[in-house]
Amino acid sequence: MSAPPNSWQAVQDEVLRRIHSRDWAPGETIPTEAELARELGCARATVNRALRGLAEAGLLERRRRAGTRVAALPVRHARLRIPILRHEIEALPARYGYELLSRRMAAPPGDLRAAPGAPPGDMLYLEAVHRADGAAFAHEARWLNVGAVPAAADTDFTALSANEWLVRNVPVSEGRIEFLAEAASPDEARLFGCAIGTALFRADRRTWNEGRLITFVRQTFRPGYRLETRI
Amino acid sequence: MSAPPNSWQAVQDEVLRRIHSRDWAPGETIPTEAELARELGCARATVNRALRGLAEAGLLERRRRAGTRVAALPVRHARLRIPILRHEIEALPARYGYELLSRRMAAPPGDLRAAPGAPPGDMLYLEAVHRADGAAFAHEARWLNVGAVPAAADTDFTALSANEWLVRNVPVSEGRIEFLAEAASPDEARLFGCAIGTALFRADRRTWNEGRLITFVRQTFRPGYRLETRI
DNA sequence: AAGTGGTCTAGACCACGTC
DNA sequence: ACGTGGTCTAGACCACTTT
Repeated sequence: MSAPPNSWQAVQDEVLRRIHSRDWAPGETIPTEAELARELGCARATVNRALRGLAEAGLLERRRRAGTRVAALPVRHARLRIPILRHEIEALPARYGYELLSRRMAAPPGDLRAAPGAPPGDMLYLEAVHRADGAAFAHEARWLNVGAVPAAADTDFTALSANEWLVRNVPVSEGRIEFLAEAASPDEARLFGCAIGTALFRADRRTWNEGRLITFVRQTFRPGYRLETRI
Repeated sequence: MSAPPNSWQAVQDEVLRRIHSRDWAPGETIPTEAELARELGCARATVNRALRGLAEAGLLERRRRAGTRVAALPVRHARLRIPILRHEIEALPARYGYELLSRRMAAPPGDLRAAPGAPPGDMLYLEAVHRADGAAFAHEARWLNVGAVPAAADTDFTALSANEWLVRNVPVSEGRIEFLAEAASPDEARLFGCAIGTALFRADRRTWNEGRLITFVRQTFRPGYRLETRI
């Protein structure tokens, strides 16, 4: 439980202790790296590693020349794992099932066409269900830019989900996700065996690589689904 | 756009390039730190910094003695900012409003009482609304462990939300958040001016400090709310 | 037993932003 | 201008885990 006396973690713990004890109050400037290194009897690089971590966590604010201050209102960050659905279902645990419902080239809706890096013409539309022990777990509606991912045109996605195929085959430089709640459509209600209008958890994800839109996917989860994360 | 030739970022970019180009295939073991340092003409510490970052991002898997491998199925991570609601509303932008609806000591529900680190007796129950330009933006129902946070007993929370008060005054070592969709209750429907049963986005959060439960809060957002994040 | 990553050190130079 | 954090180096020792 206790780190070696001169480790960067020990330094981090000590700094955290001083913050929590209000020894260093929010907004206050703390000693410089050199001073802390002298006081704690370690190298400056060690202090730097410790403080850098706390700055990334939002607890400290660092600026050259101005020094390091305790954040007045620490913005908490949570780290969200984005597993592929197969892994999430197998971890339940449950037997994973996948079924492709639709695959065709089509014109994407206007808001998607207006997205940065979107192609001018048609995109590949894929619709699929992910099942847990046979029951629908998540519905997936995806638009795929075959211009940016030519290999996708030769893949039928009946055996391997686009979800997993993309993770394995396409590098992604940037992504944006939105989580929201929405009422079940008639199709979704049928799929999940729930009433029309039932509140469903949804994730809209867009990913880009080098400025080109790769895919937009809307995943809708079965009633009762919860997305968990830790701070 | 281009980092100095011997920076850890340049090393990271080069490694990323080799991964994306399949020069180093998924699952494959890549050269050791020492070899890369020699090849790229920099110190091993620089390589270490670069690879450590990629390992934290889930793109590499590192183990002593076994070496470093390209992750076969990179688990994507998104970084979720958890702002206090006042900041989120002011960033809309909108005028922030806060109203305390209820404040009383009461027995928490059974599942909360059974949570690890929960106190044996009553907890402080707080119910509040956060408003954006006068309209309800989020409803908040909170249980607060006054045993772990004695100062809360002397705070009335009519001016400052518990949300913000806690961030300013109580250190938190651990937290867990669940996001889900749920149908609007009659009270929520009245508050948000929507139909009963409307799909609402909800966040259940529990925080601990040194093993003691600090607070449990359920925040329910107005219809149409979206939680955004980037990969 | 041996090789790999994990870390610490002491020193140095530099970029940046504040003074 | 100058002080602070950001980073790189060369070397060293150690922890872990696989061979």
